[in-house]
Amino acid sequence: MAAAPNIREVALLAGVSVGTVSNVLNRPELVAEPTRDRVNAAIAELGFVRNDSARQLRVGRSRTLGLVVLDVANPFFTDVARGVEDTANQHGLAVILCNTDEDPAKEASHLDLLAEMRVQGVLINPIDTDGRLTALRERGIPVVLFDRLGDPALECSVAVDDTLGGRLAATHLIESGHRSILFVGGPRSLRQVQERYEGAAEVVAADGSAELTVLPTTALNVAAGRAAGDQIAARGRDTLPSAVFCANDLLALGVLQALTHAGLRVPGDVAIVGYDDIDFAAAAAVPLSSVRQPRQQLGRTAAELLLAETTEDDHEHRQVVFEPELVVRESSTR
Amino acid sequence: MAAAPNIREVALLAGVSVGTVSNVLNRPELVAEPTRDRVNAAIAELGFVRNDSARQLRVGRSRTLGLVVLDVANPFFTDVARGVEDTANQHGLAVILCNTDEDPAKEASHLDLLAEMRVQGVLINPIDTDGRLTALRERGIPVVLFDRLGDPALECSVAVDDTLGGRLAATHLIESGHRSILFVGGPRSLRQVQERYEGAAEVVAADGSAELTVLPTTALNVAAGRAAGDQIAARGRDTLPSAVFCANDLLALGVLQALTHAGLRVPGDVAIVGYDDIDFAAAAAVPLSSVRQPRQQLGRTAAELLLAETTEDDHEHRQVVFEPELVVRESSTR
DNA sequence: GGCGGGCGTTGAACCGATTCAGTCTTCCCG
DNA sequence: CGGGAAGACTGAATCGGTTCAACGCCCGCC
Repeated sequence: MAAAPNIREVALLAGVSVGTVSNVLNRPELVAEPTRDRVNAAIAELGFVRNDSARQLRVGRSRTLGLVVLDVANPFFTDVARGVEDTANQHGLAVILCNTDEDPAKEASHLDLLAEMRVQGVLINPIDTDGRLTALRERGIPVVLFDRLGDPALECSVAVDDTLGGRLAATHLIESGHRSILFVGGPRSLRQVQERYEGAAEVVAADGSAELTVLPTTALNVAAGRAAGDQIAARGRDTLPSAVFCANDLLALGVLQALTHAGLRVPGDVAIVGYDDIDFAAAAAVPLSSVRQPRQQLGRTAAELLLAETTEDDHEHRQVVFEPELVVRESSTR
Repeated sequence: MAAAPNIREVALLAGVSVGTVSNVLNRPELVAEPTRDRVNAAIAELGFVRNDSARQLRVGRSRTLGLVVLDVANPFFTDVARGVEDTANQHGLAVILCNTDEDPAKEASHLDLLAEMRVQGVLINPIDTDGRLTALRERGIPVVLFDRLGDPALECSVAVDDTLGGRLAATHLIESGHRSILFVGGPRSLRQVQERYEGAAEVVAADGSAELTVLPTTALNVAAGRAAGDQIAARGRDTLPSAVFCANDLLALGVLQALTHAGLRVPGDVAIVGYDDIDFAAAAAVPLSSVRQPRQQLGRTAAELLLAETTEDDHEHRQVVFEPELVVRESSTR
């Protein structure tokens, strides 16, 4: 394997100067056609591939963008990542993916690496909002928050209205005749969980005739949902809630599974509404009603805001808030 | 936001030469302690961040690694990606994620970009095996295939023994007393699908008393599974297979849903075995039996092979084949 | 006293693409 | 026929770390 040829060797072979080769690569319209053909032939013959670090060094910025998420294994982030990638690719940018596992130390070290790489910007669902992010901004690297609103003086952000989502779910259940609703979710310290609960609580309070109770969980995964479902099933028929609203679909799937196991019918005995509308919600044995978040859209928009910030000279930070949408399926219809 | 300070300004402030600053950054043990402290203080004061492209240009290789998958939205690839990322991070490398959507043109353009970035190597589940990959190798960029074996003369590869997986599933079903087994999966052009089928067919043929039929699908997702399930349910009780073996869990979830819908009991009327053991398999309303692939392990191993190839001077390409494992759950036990 | 060796530091060359001021042609028009 | 402008191309300076040969210095040893 021969050493990678550089632009000088291409110039030599084509009988032109390096400047011309560079022009062929970057502004081909400036170069006369016969010359351009000769250069392209030389490039093909040598198998020349532009060295991006040299280009970057000269130009000052890279062609990558950092995406920092809590966990790619969560389908929610996966879909966001798809949106980001699609938009980035359209603009010739590559995406560097980082998982933080909700660990501030991992978050910090990833951000340091991204700063060294001079990424065009960072899209992040932050844990430790202020530590490194301020530093990044000071270094001139734009930051866009997603799934959480930031300070509009400092950065752009994209989120979904979780309070509205909670209201949608509760309204649907009340209109379907449910009077005792159980909210399953936690930890409450997560903004999303808290706001979804508050939205539901608001609607229930306004109605007057219904009541909302809470069953806290320690995590937002299927196992925690199963545990919650077991607790619900253990209550005995007369103290069952008539409907359960879960803080996300993973919980809802767990609850569904535990209730079915215990011989309870969904939605006959207990209705269930989840949140996120991940693909598996529709694929559950009893298809789950769920509050849909425009996940890919979230990712695309975040990426677009970032690109806007890098190109506009008089950029004003924006906050985009999407509205969730209720998708009613079998788990909440009688 | 001030322009990013460079190593020269740090040197000036600390009263040393640029060479010394570089040594503090890369081989601190060569620098006397008081000098080192002065330099570190200057770095902190200026908020200096090393410019990785300059470093890369000089050193010749980057600190990133490319991961090219068919679709991040598939939980299988997500878990592989986690494994890759964990290993890469341990070695101070960042991961650039690319989706190909099974489109050779997207694959090619991603590989071109990765080549320009001079990534340390590429991990790929290739569609178009030979086109660009040969070119990459010629440019000296190591390639590791995963979920598919390559030519051991050319590259390392990591895969799971899909024939064995098929044998495990069929053996389990036959031993549970099933005599008419239906294989659901497609397109047959996918190596994985074909081998899983062949493994099952082998066992069935050896047994003699059982029979294996095939219901082809055009894709490996939940919707295709539902369609297949509807077809099966339409057959009428006496011609039902007693067990269904699906080429992956997404199909199995779809089949499960359609059968349940049609009033058939799983596993009472029809048993189901899936493949992959994605997290949602255990969480289905009837927990799915499935053939588990060591997904994170696959990713970690692929990354390790790549690192080995970049560090060892007398590297020999290896092929690692993992053994899948059958996880029996409710969907196939009476 | 002289010599060798180790330690700490220096500073210029280097990596490879981009950019831009400048040169050389050619052609048009008065 | 001369002036001027447009078009095509050149080549050196530049980006910012890294590396390494070379240097100064001090210490210990014969």
